[in-house]
Amino acid sequence: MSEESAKISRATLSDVCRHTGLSTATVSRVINQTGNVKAATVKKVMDAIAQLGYVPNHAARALAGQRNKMIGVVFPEISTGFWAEILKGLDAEADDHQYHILTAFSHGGQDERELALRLLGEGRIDALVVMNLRLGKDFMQQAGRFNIPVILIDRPIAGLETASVTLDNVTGACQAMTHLYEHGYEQVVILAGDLETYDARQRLMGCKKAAKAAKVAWDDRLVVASSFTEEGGSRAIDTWFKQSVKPPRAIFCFNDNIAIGAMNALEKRGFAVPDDVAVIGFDDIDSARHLKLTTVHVPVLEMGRAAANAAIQVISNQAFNKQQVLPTQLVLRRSCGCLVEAEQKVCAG
Amino acid sequence: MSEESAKISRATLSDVCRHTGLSTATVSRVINQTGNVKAATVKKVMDAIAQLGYVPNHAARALAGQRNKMIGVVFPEISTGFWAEILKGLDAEADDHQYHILTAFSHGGQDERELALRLLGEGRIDALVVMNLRLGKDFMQQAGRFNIPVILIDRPIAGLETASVTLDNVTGACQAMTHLYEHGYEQVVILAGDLETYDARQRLMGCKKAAKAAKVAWDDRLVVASSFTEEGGSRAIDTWFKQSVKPPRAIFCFNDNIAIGAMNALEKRGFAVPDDVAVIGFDDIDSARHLKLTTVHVPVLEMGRAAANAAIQVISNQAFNKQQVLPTQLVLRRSCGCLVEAEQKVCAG
DNA sequence: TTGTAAGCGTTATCAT
DNA sequence: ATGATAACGCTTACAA
Repeated sequence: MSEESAKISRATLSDVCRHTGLSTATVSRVINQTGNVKAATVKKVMDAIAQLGYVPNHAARALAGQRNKMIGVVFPEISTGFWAEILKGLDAEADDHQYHILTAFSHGGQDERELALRLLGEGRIDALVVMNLRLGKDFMQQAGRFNIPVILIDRPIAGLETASVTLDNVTGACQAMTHLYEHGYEQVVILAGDLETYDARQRLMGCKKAAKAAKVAWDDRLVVASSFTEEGGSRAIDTWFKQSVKPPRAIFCFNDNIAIGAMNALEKRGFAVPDDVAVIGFDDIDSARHLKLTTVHVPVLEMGRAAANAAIQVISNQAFNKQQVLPTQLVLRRSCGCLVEAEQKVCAG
Repeated sequence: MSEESAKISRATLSDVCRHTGLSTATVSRVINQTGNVKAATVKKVMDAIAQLGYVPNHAARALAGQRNKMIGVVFPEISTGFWAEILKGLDAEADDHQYHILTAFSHGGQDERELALRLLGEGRIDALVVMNLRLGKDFMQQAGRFNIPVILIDRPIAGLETASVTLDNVTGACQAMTHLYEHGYEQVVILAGDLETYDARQRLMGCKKAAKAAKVAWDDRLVVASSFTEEGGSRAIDTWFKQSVKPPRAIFCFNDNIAIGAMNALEKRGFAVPDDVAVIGFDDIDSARHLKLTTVHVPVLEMGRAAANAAIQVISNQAFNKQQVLPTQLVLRRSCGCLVEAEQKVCAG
């Protein structure tokens, strides 16, 4: 209950001053390496700091200096492994620059717009990274009010010149389709996930591009929408078999979860991957490797790093690539029929 | 380069005062709901706040009020999916109490002791959650200096009465082994991961307990150490085959990665799971489900929630369960030979 | 090269 | 029920 807390109060700047006989200004200069301090003085201060175990108080710094050394990150509730890796990248990059990451997930039923806006208002972050799925132009405008840079991961917002880190969805999809065409499969069924999403639309463009290049006639009936889940994948396959007894010869799924669901459904019906059906996914989640699924690799960690880096650059007024597009890579495994063994090969994009 | 930033400075407390003609004290009272304010005044203030779009400045609050509404989390560099889920739990619980999570991963080559200590010193967190793998008693003592509660995830520290959220490793391992014994396999090989770790040692205790209960003679030679990785698992299998042409009839791995590596190695040698070898893992990562691996489920999200909850309780001086131990569950899938199909069953622990 | 002192935006203790 | 005002620990002109 009531613990006698022996308040060993932390050392403060003035403690260091007292200890060294110097002024706050000088000590502050040493700490922030603002130059114009005698080497001997620096040493004296450093020694005192070490001796007292002094660590600058963050709140005071933020209040006085208007900088938090903190980047906020708002994520929607999405597949675990994916954002975990992004976050890792964000944190790694932030850490390299002595920044911290403040997470804010929109857990079920919460509005991520409100979440983001509150975070911006509290003034505890210097920049905001948003994994933007539902947020639009109006949000960006509201956010602009706070004068805090916002970096978008995943897709830019049409008609707005916002900083963003995105994926080359078009080329990624094109690589996958081209690969299947090169296998000789002319009829490729596309399990396209949610066609309302930016990703799906971009990837579809990539597919069409590939078809054109391969001189394959485009057939809209081969595009099957679903949710971006395993269940979506298996349902899509079920739907297919309502109008055909034979499975498609090749399938390209707009994410790995769909692919996994589809493969399960196919196997349940006695069809083998890749012998009866070739399958390619998108994302390259952990399970893709385990299931030997050929897929389009997404450099998730790098997206995180790039986003944090962009944030830090804006904060410090440095020039940077405002609209960054990261490349994908086709990773060849067993499911497309290329490799019989577990080995994998990377097709540079 | 130089953007003309039209500094729309945020509204402050004094702006609200000016707008209402009230003092900072009164406005503060309204904001913090400290009572003793006329209803009419409250309304006046609320209106002004809404009108000005006022959001309390965090740094100032922290500085003046000594509370950050923030929980720091230090993680070592470990398998992605695992901590992602923990973090999700942490954030969910924190969010429920209007707290935020500040992440700090020890990226390669960084000392998490130092990381944690710095975080504690900066005074920007009200509590620290540590996924503690290498940290010991001395760390806890140093941390104690800062007078900030520390919650340990994953293992308690011997000889110290620290708040911790841990797993019932003993029962978990016991469940798995018992299940294999019930299958009739008397010789169960144990791929035990890194025996220096707390987890491995606890799980080994569980195994011995199961053996005793099943009246199976314990044989230390069946315990094979390795790293907690896929490679560790496949190497362990390779080692086995140096002294035997036949595979073990049953294997219990101390995590899923080891199990996956082991299964791969077995299949490469032409042995089938579960027909030739029964395999059980530990953790229940995503891939375990996909690979139909029977495994001991770890309630990762709940661990995160419990940790954040413990943190918040300590902060607010509420009584709580200091040493929390979460239960595991054996999840039956195909790899142990129980279920031929993809179905899974949960064995309550 | 170093020191002085005025904030930064709150909270909280006194008065009133 | 409300108002002054002193912290909180630091940064940063401006002086010296």
